[in-house]
Order: sequence, then structure tokens, then C-alpha cells
Amino acid sequence: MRNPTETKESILEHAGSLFNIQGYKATSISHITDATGLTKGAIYRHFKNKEKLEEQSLEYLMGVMFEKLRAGIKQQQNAVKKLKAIIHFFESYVTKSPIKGGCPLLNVAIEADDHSPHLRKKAHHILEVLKESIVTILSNGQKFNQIKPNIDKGYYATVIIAGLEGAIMMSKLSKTNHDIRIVISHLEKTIEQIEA
Amino acid sequence: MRNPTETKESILEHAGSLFNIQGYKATSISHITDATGLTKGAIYRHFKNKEKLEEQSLEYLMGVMFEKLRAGIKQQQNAVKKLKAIIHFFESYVTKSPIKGGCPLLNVAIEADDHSPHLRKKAHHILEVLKESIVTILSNGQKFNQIKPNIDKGYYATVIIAGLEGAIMMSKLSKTNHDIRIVISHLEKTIEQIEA
DNA sequence: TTTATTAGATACCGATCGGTATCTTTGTGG
DNA sequence: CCACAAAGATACCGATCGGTATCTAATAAA
Repeated sequence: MRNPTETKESILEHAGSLFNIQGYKATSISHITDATGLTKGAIYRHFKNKEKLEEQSLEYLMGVMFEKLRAGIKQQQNAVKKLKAIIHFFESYVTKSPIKGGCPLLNVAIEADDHSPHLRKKAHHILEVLKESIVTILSNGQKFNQIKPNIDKGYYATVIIAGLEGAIMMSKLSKTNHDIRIVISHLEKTIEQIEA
Repeated sequence: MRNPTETKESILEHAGSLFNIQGYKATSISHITDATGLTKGAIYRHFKNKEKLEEQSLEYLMGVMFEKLRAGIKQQQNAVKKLKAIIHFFESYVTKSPIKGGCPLLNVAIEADDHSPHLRKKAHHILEVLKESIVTILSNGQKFNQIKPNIDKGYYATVIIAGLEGAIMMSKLSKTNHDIRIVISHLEKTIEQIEA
């Protein structure tokens, strides 16, 4: 109990979860003190203001997300299987969420649209990294004759991400995994069409 | 200036716009009094509390959305063209928005997930209506030999909506229409595959 | 063991939140 | 033209917001 790095970690964990579930604006410092058992004094010692706490919480969430995502990708040996691993990772946001509250990317994109440009920029960057990792998988797939040549890799990256994020939104409204399952089967078909 | 129905309409217009741009929780009554030039007294005469104002504002936004959507669909004479009209209606949320702040369905789905179940239920219902209208277009298309028989109509409704909503989210982050254009071209191809 | 530093607790600040009680103004039917 | 009801303005309420100044307690260096 008086380990500052552990304290900061605990704050980011709890704050990240609350921000992702309730929203950034809707989560007050008091909510975070309740969740962590700490006081305002402790929180403002580690974070200059709420804005900085929001930023670092988002980075924390994205870190957790990418860690799990990369682990899932690494297990698979060819491009098609790697892409399917990505798809099923996003499915887990609906079925058994690795992070409560759904995809942090989607949440920030909607909430931080006009307000809080700092969060929007961070989320945008993560989106580009995500796109790029799909493009890289496709490139490597082409190198090893697993993926057809002459396809528009950015096109498929966008189609996959858009479908998944939209399906997560629909599943949030319906509280079932019906829609995400449909979109997954469609994306799997789409991927199989570019298999070499 | 003292026409109560006009006043209520003005409140719904301004409140709806603010809710859709800034979010429901992030928009205070004071923001709405500033936008309308009215006072709290006027607003609370027409709406019991903020929750009711949120609900009716969402209904107002959805009303505007469906009105424009139906008008676009009605202009087209066959199923494929009607579906493409829907797709390009959603594109307009990014290019030149009929309602500022993007798709109210998407916004509510993300913000009102756990908090405010009344908004979530309303949005869910609208989503089902939207799905159903795509299914109806496909059904009529089959009747007139414009769409292949034996296809899963609900599947295509979900794939179309998910792709579009996800693309809107991506476009919000990148502030360009790059992603929505890609998804549209993909959905158009998908639709053409079920053309009879 | 003493001292300096830092982590964290406490108590408070002004601003703003949603909401209400009350007053004034406006339009309308007799 | 007057009376009455409804529309809207004003002034206020307690609660909570983000943030800060200050105090106490714990740790690490000497």
C-alpha cells in the first residue's frame, strides 16, 4: 500500500474501466475515488488534471487491447488465420469482453468527436495502427502466396474494421451477439475470396 | 413569439442538435437556454425533466432522419436502386450532414449503453425499424424479380447497417470521407451480387 | 535515529448541474 | 374591456463538478 507506481496503475485500471463503461465526461473524479478507495489528493498527485487522466487511461485501455490482439495474431501461422483471429478478437467485445464497455476506439470516436480533441487524435492514431497491422498481414500473406496479389489492402482493412465496429454498436443496442455473428460470417467470406 | 407549439418545436430542434453533437449527458439545460434564447422556466413548462427532453429530442432526430431516408428511397423504382439510396443517405452523415453530429442511432448506442436505458430502448427500436425496411425492400425486389430468391434478407440488412455505421465512426476519427467511400463501394458490390 | 522528501488525506473553493417556487407577461373567450 | 388561464422569466435551492492549499504519515537517505 504506499507504492506509488502500483497506485498509479490502480488508478488507470479503475478509471479506464469507468471511462469505457460510463463515458469520459460522465465519469467524475469522485467516481474514481470511490472505485479505487483513494482520495482526490492521491489522484491529483499522479495526474495534473482530469484531461491528462483521460488521455493516459485511454492509452492504458489501448495497451491492454493491443496486447491481447497481438497475442491472438501471433498464434496463427498464415495470413487468413491471422485475419480471422482479429475478427474473433473483436467479437469478444460483445461475448466476453476483455475490457468492459466495448471497444475503446468506438467509444472515444463517438464521445470525443468535437469536444476533447486530444482524445480524438489519440484514437485516430490507434485506428491507423490497427489498419496498418491488417495491411501488414495482407502484405506478408502475399509474400508467402497465401493472399492474392493486386488487391487493395487498405480497402480490406477498412471494410473489416468498419463492419466489426458497426456490429459492436448494433450488439450494444440489441444486447445479443446476433449481429456480430452475421458480420463475422460475412467478413470471413470476404477474406476467403482473396485467399490465394 | 408566444406560440407554445412553435416554442416546443424550437426547443426540440436546438436540443436535438446539441445532444447529437455534444452528447446527452454533456449538454446541460443552460446550453439549451443559450441556444434557444429561452429560460429554464420555458423549457420545464414543456418538458417534465431532462430525461423526457432527451427522449423527445431523440424522437425528433429520428423523425427527421426517417423522413429524409424515406424520401430518398421512394424516388427509386427498383430494389437495388432503393438500397443504394439508403447507402448514400448514410454517406451524407459524413459529407454534408442532414443532422449535425452524425448518426443519432450510433451516438445513442454508444453513450446510452448502460446509463439511460430509456434512450437505449428507443434507439434499439429504431434500429429494428431500419433493418425491417431493408428486408422489405429485398422482399419486394424478390417479388418483382429484381433480387435473387433464397437469400437471407436479415443477413444483408445487418451487413449493410454495420458497415455504414462503422464507416461513420471511422470518418469521425479521420475527419475525411475516405473510409465511408470504401465501405460504400464494398456494399454496392455486395448488393450487386444478389441482383437477379 | 534523525531528517528530508514524497505519497496520500482532509477540507475547502467557485462554478455549474438539474430542478422548482414564484412572479410577470401574454393571448384569448366572455 | 376585463378576467382568467397559460406561457415564459426570475431567483433561488441543494448537490456535485473539477481543482487546490494544506496537513499528516510513510519511506528512504544520512
